[in-house]
Amino acid sequence: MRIIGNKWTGSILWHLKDQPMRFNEIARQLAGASKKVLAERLKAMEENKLITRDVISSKPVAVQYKIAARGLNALTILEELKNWTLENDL
Amino acid sequence: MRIIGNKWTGSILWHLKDQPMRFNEIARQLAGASKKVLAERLKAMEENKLITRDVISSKPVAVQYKIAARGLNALTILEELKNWTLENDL
DNA sequence: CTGGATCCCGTAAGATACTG
DNA sequence: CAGTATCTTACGGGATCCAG
Repeated sequence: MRIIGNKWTGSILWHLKDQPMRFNEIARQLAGASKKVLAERLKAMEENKLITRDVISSKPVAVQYKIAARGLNALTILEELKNWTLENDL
Repeated sequence: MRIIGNKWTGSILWHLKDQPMRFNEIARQLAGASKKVLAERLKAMEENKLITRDVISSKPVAVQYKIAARGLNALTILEELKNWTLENDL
């Protein structure tokens, strides 16, 4: 729960699942999450090796976030959790 | 996460998995959790239908907590989560 | 014995503004 | 563009005392 139980973590993984994305790109998808929270989560997720962070250009700064192997199977677990809630309550 | 992401919820399910237990019996197993927290969790878990609560005697009051169907498959998910953490980190 | 009532605290998370 | 800084709020959880 320390690793995947935080708010937005699942959504971030979901958006990164098919293609890598840049910071503001993710921010746009996650309307409702402030940049502060997003930066916080991304940092933690990188530390937990759920995603990787690559600076792909400076001037202007561009950073790319990509889902990692651990992030992919974490997502699998989260999907089961989602299915469970759908089957049971709301 | 609202339903199974709380602290102790998993442990409680684990202890109830094989046999029903009484309040203080659970309390003894969960050294570290105060009675307030335990009561809080049990109540929430009953509302979420993860467990059932039965008063089996008055004078002295005795209450039995039993795992419910939803609790059992929730436990399945939690085990997968645990396996995932074991495979990945610590 | 099974809880309920309070009080306290740490941390997640939101809002907003600012920066290299 | 990709964050940082600062402030504030909400809530889970712990400790302790009380009650039917």
